[in-house]
Amino acid sequence: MGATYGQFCPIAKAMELLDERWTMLIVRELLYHPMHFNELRRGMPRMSPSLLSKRLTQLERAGLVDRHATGNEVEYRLSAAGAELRPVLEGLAAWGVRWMGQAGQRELDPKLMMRQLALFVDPTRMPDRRNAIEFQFTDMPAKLCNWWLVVDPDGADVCDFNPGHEVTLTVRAPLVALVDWWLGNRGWSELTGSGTVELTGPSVVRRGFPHWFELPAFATVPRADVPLTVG
Amino acid sequence: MGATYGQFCPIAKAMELLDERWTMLIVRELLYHPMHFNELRRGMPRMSPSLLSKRLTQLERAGLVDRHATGNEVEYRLSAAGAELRPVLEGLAAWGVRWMGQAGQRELDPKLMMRQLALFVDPTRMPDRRNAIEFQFTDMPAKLCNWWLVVDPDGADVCDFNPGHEVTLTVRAPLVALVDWWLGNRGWSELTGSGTVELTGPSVVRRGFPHWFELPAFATVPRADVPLTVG
DNA sequence: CAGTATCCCTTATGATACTG
DNA sequence: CAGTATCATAAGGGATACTG
Repeated sequence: MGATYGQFCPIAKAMELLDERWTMLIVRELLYHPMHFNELRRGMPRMSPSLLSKRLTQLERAGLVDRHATGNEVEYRLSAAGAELRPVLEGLAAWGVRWMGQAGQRELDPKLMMRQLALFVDPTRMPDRRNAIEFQFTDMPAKLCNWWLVVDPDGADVCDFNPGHEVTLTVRAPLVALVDWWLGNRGWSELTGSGTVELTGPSVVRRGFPHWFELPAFATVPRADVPLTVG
Repeated sequence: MGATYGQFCPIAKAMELLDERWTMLIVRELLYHPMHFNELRRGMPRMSPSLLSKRLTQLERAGLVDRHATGNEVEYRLSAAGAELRPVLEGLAAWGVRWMGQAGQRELDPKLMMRQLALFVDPTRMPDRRNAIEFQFTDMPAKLCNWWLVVDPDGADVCDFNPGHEVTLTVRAPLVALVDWWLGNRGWSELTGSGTVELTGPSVVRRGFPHWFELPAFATVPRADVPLTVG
């Protein structure tokens, strides 16, 4: 735990636990589903492994996170206390999406975007048992342009190389547009209608794409008329 | 603003602003009502004035706080964006009171307790136009034992010396019991019934006391069966 | 009332490499 | 996969005194 505030106020007590850097993001990840160490790292690529390890120890000691070892694998889950932070995190997400404006250029990380798609894709809504979707991000440097999302009934994987499967659909767009769609800043039909997003594939598949994903709940939160300007 | 996370996730964006030490407590204070610099200091006695000044500047730049100068007085208010953090703070308070267990001995600050009483007392519910309530905290060192809450229609003041007004009611109790009542950990009738809290004054006044205050909303949140153990 | 000015010092954190 | 080990720097923050 971090430093104390010396106040009996429950907000102060809660923040003693939660206001350390990265802590809320770890909770966010584990609200998606239980995860292994390296899966958590993928969700927070800018966090060093030693710091992640330290935070997980702190959160386990505090009782927010349970560590389940099976063999030499370790799975991290939220405890009951941790899981009850969900409404707080949802409130924060709604506030953030409403007031924190457009995603800044600097936050655009294609790997994180692809990871969200993989986390929230629903295989049962897709046309085939095994689907490969190719993404071409037109606003990224060459090395970060091409990605593939491979989905089968057991889950989804992300590759930055052609996995060799037949491609069900190709999505060509600036990453910034895809992120804006994901966050709910812009609608899908607006993006395809204007040509910002180009889809290549059978028309049934093209029309189906935006419905394959469980969009985050905050996507429908109304935006502030005058969002905060990013520092 | 603190360091960035480099993620477009709205929780990450929100926490870049909000996860710095003391920030949420400042928002909490300003959710009570607009305040001057020194009034904020009273709500966060362990924060140095330079740090408070720095945080206020950050929050103003971020657009969460508005600074209103009149003459040489400065009032801090929440902006619309700041005010919309209320549900988040309420969620945090509910979570904190539910999971963070009893107030630790170290968090017991009589001055902060008296300040809460002054902030949330409702003069219209009290018997006289001017009321003085004396508090005797039996578990505090001599210097911190005796306090007076003086309430008139314009507001309430706290003294650590006898203000000279006629005393309407005397409350004699361990501070820890009063805090527990305030947080909703223990009921008032339980505390008076067991003799933990002793009231001296006319019976009408004694019975009225617990209703003079607007108890915090989180006081009614059910507690966890097994709260987290404080680090 | 509303802050500044210093000063010191711990600690937090990022980066990187390595292990079983 | 699941972490440790090491290191150096920067920043954060507490305490205190002082100003207009």
